[in-house]
Amino acid sequence: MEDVHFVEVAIPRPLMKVFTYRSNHALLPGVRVKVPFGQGTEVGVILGKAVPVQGVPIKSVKEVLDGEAVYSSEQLTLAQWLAHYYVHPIGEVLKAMLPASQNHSKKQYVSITPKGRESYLESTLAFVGESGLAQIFKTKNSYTLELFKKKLGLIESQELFAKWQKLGWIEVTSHSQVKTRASKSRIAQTEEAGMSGAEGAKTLSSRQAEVKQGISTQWEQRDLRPTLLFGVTGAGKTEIYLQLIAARSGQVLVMVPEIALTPQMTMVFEKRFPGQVAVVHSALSDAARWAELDRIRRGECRILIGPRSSVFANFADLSFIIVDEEHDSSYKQTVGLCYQGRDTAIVRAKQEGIPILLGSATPSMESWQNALSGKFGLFRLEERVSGKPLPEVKLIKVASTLTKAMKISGLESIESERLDEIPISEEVILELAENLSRGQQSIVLVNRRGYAYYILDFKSGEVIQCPSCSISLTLHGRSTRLHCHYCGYKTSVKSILEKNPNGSFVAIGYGSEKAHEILKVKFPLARIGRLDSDIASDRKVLSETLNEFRQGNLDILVGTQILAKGHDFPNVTLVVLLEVDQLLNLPDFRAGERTFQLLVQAAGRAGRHELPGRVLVQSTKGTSPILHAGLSHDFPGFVEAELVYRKAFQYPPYTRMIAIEWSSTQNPELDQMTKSVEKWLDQGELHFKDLKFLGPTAPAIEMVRGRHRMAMVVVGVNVASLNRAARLFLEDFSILKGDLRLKVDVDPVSLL
DNA sequence: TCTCAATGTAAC
DNA sequence: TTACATTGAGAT
Repeated sequence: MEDVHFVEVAIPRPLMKVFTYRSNHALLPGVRVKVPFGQGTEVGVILGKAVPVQGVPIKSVKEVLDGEAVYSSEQLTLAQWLAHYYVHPIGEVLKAMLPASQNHSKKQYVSITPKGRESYLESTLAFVGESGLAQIFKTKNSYTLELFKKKLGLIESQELFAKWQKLGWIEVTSHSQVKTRASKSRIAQTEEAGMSGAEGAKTLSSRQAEVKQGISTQWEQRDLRPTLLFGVTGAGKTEIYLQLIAARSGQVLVMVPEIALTPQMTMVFEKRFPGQVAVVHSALSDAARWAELDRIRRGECRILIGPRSSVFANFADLSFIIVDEEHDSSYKQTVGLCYQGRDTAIVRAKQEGIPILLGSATPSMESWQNALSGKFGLFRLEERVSGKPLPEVKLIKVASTLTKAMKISGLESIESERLDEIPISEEVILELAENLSRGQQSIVLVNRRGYAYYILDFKSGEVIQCPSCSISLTLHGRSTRLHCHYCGYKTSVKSILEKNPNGSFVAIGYGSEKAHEILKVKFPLARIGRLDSDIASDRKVLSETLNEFRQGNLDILVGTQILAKGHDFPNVTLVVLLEVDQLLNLPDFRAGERTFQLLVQAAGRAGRHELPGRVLVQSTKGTSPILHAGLSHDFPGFVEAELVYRKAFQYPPYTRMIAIEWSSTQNPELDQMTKSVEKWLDQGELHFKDLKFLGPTAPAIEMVRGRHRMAMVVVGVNVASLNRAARLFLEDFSILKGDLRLKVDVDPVSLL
């Protein structure tokens, strides 16, 4: 044991290399170590054995942080793929794979587990050292890592540390007693919800049963291609998920878009598999999140439901992955490690040799293309379980002038002075009124939050913009405040008026908040709720509002996209979509796809049960083929047209893209960088005959958070070639001066 | 000559 | 990215 070993260590720095260290012990991959790095010290992760290179001075590992690997070999393999495919330093990838608590916390705690307590109580002297364990934890359940090591040092050797950890008698966490507290509260939760008995499986429709059988058969035949389940909204995909899960042994990862992670949604799984479900979502505290993931790591429960980052989880025995709403753009991370959660899941499934199921009513062009080419298996569910037809969708064409400007007079603003000129058409109001009188529920979806879109000084023609982003500020809080939806900057209308005493401001357009107000005035007796991300940031309010609506205590729910995702409201018969044009008009090649998805998802909320549903889409366009396809729920028709367009313009899925963006607070610095990129392109392009370089150009939103941006898009068919180009670029621009920053985004979702 | 902040650079 | 060394302008 005391020989010299050389190990390869990943360091969390933006450096595209790994480092070699000397160690007195053989260290397994996935173990974290404290190492001297540069002038200071860093926590790195062992990747494997290293062959020392001549001429490079090699330092020694300072301290071994873990008794056993914190990264499983599956996680390490995945990390290597992520680092390579997304052109990102392996050390930073590994850091991104752990929940934040492990990264940020300085203090680590060693605590005794219930298992550890039992062990030494049962047989105090069975092993040498058990008495030591008892002695250390006689008075307290946990110590800081330092204190524990000191105590341990007095009693026995450090080796016991690793041994105890391996046996699960003690554990190192970033919080004292995280585990006991968290697991208790979860059990309590489950009991409170009255879920002592498992709910039985529902009977599948013949088509559902057929599909389920087909999928199982595919896997039984060792056909482990990813499976795409294309099922219209309300076709009962979830029940198929549940039954496929029930039929398998081992653990299951269920990925869902963050926005869909509502208590109601997770309840379905918890009812079917009581006590076996762990859930992670963004509102969880670090400690709670860690506790959930720990239950999965230890194999204490079978199912993990979580958003994109859950694809990184350490499973005791992962045997199956489901990605619900596969097309959802929230699977793509857009800062730091810009990974696609769905794609990462596909790769993970392949690496681990397990099946993966992707489900959607509006599959992404990428997945659909893969299904067409036979790379994915495809199953279709084209009828609703209820047997009821899909809701009737009607286009209501309005003149664009409906988006009236409303004057802001002093601090008193808008108010209901001209509600006869509201931006909601008469027909929509009429339908809502009818639905109200029938005692049925309605959803009004506005594709934008806030009160008004922006405010404009009509004397100077100037729009009030965010000081650090090149987008307009949105009016909130009954037009008293202005928010930037990009950086979160907030200011008051009052201060804007004070700064521009001669200005004559009008508010243009409207958002969910305003729509809510208008409807309250129009229907004074109706119970109207609002739900958008402003409100949903408070998770409690989110679930309360959803509950109220579900229980029929609200007649109309006004909100943003958040309402379109996956909810099942039995009594909703009318869905109104306002402001879809704005989404359709985005200067982005995925605008059509997104609009279609929104239309279908929203329509899917109507008439899910006994009552037939109706959908109204208010638009200034009468001719858009995308709206038409959406209106007839015609996904195949939409894809066909969309794919023709994508092919003609050489867009994904026919090509792949890597967006490279550089930014700086200083414009001259940015220009200089742009010039050298242009020079680089002139000299280097011959190396990449199969690639196209678009740009550099300033993105549509030129400045974000006070940083000016420039971007270049590399387009090509060959993934390896694209990857090589990005790597070469990073190599040639690895040293950036000033506060220049570089971002490489592989398979970007948006080019804005 | 000293001090502090801006700028540069290597990292095993 | 980080921690430091180097540089340079102003302060003592």
